[in-house]
Amino acid sequence: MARTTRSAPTLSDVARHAGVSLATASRAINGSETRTVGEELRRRVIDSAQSLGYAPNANAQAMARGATRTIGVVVHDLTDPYFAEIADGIATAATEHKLFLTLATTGNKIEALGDMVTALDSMRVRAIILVGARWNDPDLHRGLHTSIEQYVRRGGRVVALGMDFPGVDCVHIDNEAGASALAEALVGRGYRRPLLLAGPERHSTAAARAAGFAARMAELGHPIPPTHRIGSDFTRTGGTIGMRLAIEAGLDYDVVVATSDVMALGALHEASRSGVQIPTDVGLTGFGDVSTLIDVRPSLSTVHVPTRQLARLGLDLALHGPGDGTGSVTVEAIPVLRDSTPPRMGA
Amino acid sequence: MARTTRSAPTLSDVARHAGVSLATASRAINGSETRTVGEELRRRVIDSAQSLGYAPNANAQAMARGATRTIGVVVHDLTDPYFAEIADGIATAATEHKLFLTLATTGNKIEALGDMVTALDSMRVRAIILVGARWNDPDLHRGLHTSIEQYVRRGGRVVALGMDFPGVDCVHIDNEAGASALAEALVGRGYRRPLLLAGPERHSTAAARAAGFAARMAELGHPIPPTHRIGSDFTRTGGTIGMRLAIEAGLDYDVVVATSDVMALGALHEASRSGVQIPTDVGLTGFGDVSTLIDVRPSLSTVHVPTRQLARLGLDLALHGPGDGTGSVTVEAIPVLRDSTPPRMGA
DNA sequence: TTGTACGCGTTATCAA
DNA sequence: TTGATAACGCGTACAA
Repeated sequence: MARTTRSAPTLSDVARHAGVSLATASRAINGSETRTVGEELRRRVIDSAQSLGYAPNANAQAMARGATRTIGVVVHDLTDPYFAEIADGIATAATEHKLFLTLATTGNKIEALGDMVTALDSMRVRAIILVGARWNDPDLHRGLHTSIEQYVRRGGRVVALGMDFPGVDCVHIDNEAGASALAEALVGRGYRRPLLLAGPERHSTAAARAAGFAARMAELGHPIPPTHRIGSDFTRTGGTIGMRLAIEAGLDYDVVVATSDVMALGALHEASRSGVQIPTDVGLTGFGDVSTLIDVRPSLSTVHVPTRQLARLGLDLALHGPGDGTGSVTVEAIPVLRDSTPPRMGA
Repeated sequence: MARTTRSAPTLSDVARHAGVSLATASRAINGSETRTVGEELRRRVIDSAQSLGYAPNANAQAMARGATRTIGVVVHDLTDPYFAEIADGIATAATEHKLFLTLATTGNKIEALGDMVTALDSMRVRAIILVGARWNDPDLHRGLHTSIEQYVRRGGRVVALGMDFPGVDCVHIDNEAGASALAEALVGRGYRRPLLLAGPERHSTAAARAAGFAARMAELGHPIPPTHRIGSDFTRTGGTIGMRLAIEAGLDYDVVVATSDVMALGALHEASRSGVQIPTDVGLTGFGDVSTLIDVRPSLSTVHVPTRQLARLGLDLALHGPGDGTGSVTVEAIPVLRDSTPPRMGA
């Protein structure tokens, strides 16, 4: 029964099988704005397609129509729950729009970002969504800018999530305000001497969070001395290392403020390894509020970033935004205090 | 300077600009197996491409070549760290092969799986990797089978990761053996009366793990009574609910054995909420050993599943496997006991 | 409502 | 080594 054809049946095959013209078959199967097909023929065509096991060739359609139904997404690392949540959000939103996702991960090679954009450009994806942070390093993103520029010039749309990028629509996370609010909240609970695990200086997100926090602390009369501001990787290991440095240096602090949740986890790990009790001895906060960490004990105080909303806004912008950078929006980041930062007595 | 062309320059444009034929331009840029291009012209063409901002149209290439450089991946939910790890593994492996990934998530609608396969089929992806579990429900996968069959008939390759699927190459996880070994290890630490959070009966993975565990426990002289085997969703919430049921029923047990890590987390949450101390009162185990959970306290005893290897094998199989189901391989799942199951005294 | 014929951007076959 | 030219599978003006 089952034909063991090695190559796919085409629309012509279907048309022939149904005894209609190619055009009619096309209209019957994929519909048409202007034309309509008689019920009789329509059925015949659909039946033929069914029995031949016809599946339209999306590449051919893309050529003929001049547009694909896929959007490109570039994330750093799906292993990081923060990115995973966003990617998942975009994927779900895309499915609702009957769009598909081609996804690329940069991993360690941020400098490959430009090449990924170019590749997605080649695929003529409807839009490209860049997720992550920007490195304030001119060299690192040199290729990226020209890649984006070329893509945009042909009418491509680029959206950046959680990173500011001149000339493209961004969904900005208000990291400064969130960190600032966190500072207030912590002071409100009696914390005075934070240890800031600031992450890499050139990492735009980490920098914004660190800056927002430090600024507000200073305003509140508790400036953070340089000694209490440690730069390390924006990863769990970075948190571990930062914490270790602080402990080895014998610093004095009442709360560890990490610029990301996973960094906070690393710090938590190192603290418990070194006999520093959290939250008894010192408090701990993260940033991001990734849902996977809901089971960490003590429950982690952090700043909530609405990844779901971020993803949805991003896709909307990618589809309907102006595409020239004027469509940028900002989502709020709101502190949420949990058990890792219990109220402190005294001053 | 920058032309504000609205549509992309084509290879013809490049050829004209370089003063060569279309064929030569093609060979110069994308190379050719059989032909080679003179250095002089080659340079001219490449320069022209550069200055015009030419990016090859992958869709057109796919048509002409009859093959794409992308592979399709279908996962259930990127929010689940287990899937995220696998997806990330596939993505990195794909990048090494200069392949791209188009990714689809089924979310709640497992019945949509067939449609996703068909869609990926339309895109003429090189191969499709299905990640997840199979539901032993004939209706649920009805469409899926025919979708796969059609795709395979045209020469498409399908690989299943962590799920057995007749007729396609699988990377099988030896859940039974892993669960069996876990049973032994637990008994070795003095546990005798497990509470099995078995997950859904029809969920192939959950079922295999539950079966493997129960069988070995019985062999070791500690059969699990039906009362101590609770079926609930294969999610964190499922773990929470299962645990609650057990507590409400006032069951007696010395270790909670969940069929997945996230279920174990749910159970942990409910236990602490209800005043059941883990691991003091009872032990707890999961399954999967997802790396994100490294910071859960007490550290979770579980069964390690090598997701990285799973992903790599999967892609290899997708690219070079026989594609008829005879290429299936199995990866081991090995118990790793941590603090959530300390040795128990006495019987 | 249906059919004819051209174009989408590329690769590959065949001559030159 | 280079250049015409025919596919590849489909959408869609245009004509009937």
